[in-house]
Amino acid sequence: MSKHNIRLKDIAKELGLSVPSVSRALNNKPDISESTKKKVFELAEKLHYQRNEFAVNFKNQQSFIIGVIIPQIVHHFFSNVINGIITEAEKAGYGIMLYQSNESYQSELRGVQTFQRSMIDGLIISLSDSTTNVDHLRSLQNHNVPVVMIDKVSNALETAKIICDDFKGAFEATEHLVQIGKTKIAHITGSLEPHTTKERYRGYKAALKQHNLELKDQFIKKCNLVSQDDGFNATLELMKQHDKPNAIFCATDPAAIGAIKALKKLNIKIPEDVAVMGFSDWNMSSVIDPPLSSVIQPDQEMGKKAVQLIINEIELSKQNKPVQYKTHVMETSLILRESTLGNKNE
Amino acid sequence: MSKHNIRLKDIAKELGLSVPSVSRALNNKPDISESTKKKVFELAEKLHYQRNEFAVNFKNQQSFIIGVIIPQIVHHFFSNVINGIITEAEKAGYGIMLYQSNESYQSELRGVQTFQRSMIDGLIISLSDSTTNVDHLRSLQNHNVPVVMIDKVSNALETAKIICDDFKGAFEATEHLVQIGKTKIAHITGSLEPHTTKERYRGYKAALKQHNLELKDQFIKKCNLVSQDDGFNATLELMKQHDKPNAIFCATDPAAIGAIKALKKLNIKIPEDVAVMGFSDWNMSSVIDPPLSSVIQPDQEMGKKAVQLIINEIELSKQNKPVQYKTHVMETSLILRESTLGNKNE
DNA sequence: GTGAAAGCGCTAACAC
DNA sequence: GTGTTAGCGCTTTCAC
Repeated sequence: MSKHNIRLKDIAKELGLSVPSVSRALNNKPDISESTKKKVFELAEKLHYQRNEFAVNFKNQQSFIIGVIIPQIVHHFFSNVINGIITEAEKAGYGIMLYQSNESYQSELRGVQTFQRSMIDGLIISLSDSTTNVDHLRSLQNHNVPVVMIDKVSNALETAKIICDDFKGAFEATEHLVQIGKTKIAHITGSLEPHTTKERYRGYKAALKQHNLELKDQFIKKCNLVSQDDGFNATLELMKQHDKPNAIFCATDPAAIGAIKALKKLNIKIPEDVAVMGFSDWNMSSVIDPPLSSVIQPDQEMGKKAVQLIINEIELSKQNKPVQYKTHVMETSLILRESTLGNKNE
Repeated sequence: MSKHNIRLKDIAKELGLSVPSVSRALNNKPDISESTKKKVFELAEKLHYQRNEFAVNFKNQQSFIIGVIIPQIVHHFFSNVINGIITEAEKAGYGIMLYQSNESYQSELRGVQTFQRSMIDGLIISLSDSTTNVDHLRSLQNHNVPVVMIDKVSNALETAKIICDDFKGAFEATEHLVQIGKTKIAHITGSLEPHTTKERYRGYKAALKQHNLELKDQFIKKCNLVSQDDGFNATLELMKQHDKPNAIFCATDPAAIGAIKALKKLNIKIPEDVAVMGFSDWNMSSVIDPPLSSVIQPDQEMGKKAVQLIINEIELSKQNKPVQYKTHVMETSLILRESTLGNKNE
């Protein structure tokens, strides 16, 4: 109910001290006597003194806030990235401001502007699919706000980048399909705009080549969002063809789930007739019947790494030291379930 | 690369004006001539002037940041709530700081402290299951930071509250099971600690009573987390009994998915032998086979409403006007799928 | 319409 | 060890 928050001045007046002395005491500075320190602490406690962080932030020109822009929160991969970011940031005493671009460049731009207003110390961003211009990020950098890109990155800007090895993940996924005896492997992919989808496509092609399998145009289905509906429709088309695949590697889990639904509708056995492989391991993937094999991305670890990098840059920037930008590639791993292995209990 | 951000002083010096005049011009104050206003705007533009928000926030003692604490981001309901919060906050020019408690009171406490450091203008919180003491929130209120509670609320604190009508949702869900001809309806519930679970249990009981169905102890399964595993095990136990239910209403969707998996393992037909109903409509619920009937909560709307309420309180608080705390109850609705309706195509 | 002066709360630099 | 002075960048009040 204390309408008026108490200030150092109030404590100083009550104890007959000067304001700086009270400040020194509360900040545990060396040049202050133990006795006054004790007095100050006790009174501060009693009055429920709370530092006015507006003043401190203003003085230091630092907010201890990291901005985070991602395309969609309601997305298994990104919620986990955010999870990792928050966990790691808290350890270092930083807070997280969150914004979602909804895959819109305009929205991403507004996010950056909102953040500038809040004077974030650094930005972690996963670009929207529609972002081609990165001037908004360059502007942040010019104002000494470090930027770290994660997952969906751009080469148009020099920053630290964190990606996972989409190429290798896709390669291994495709190779797994070969190893279970599949030779006619289709791929459902996206618009190839984001770097990630393109890399998965590259990995798929490389694995086919490695195992001397022909790359057939009619086995490649490009769709827009790589959503469940896209996967469903693409699979129906694939199975309508004369030359049918006996395995489908999908660039996303939702598409793979659509594929499974389509195959079930057509009464095609999974994985005996057609095996299905996804990418990203959404939590719904273990729920579908049959459970979906997929490629696990180190989502939380990517978030944590991003925080470590950005805090490092913030520190260096404060000291006017130069920063070296690296691209960090994180390893994926396969999670194998019944959509490729079959049910061993039956 | 302008190491040194430019200030009003710089513009003033260059134009031979005083600092306050430049300030007036940039803020479109009335008592400034059009000609100087124009000159100032042009130079500001040219120099890429950006207001130092640290100074402004300090002066106004306002951050335009709303803190949000929720138990878990990686949770369909909460990601959607956050989605609504961010969307609505952006409209009003507010940013969102996010923290997750992981259902831990200690963690929730740290979140509040982190937020105090960042001088949030208001807090939207969904309490952790383990929170019984609300002094940390009361402390915020005492420092003039409005608090709005959402979904998981406490009566120990006077604030605006947003909940959805869990009682009615559960009532209607249970009634739907009656309407499809089920008379022996089991309920899988939680520790009854959070208000929400308790209300769902109440709704279940009320619907049974309304339809003159007996409430049997052996049809009530209490579990800890109401997770998929919990639902799976509880269902196995239910179906092991002599007196078996022919419908199961689960307090959460994950539990319902566990229930479906258990029933399928036992080769029990859904919904002919046992119908299954969930609560919350997770995105995986439409993916499972058979697709799960559930209760839809207006998650995004709840988030938006929370932002409207908190901003209103922030405004009133600035003007030292009193706030009236209300509890807003939002309506749920049923989404009916094959786990209760059966497959009409077969 | 414009400038001079003051102050938001805190801390660093300088005296003594 | 402690007090005095000054300043972070901006806006508001009061002169003229």
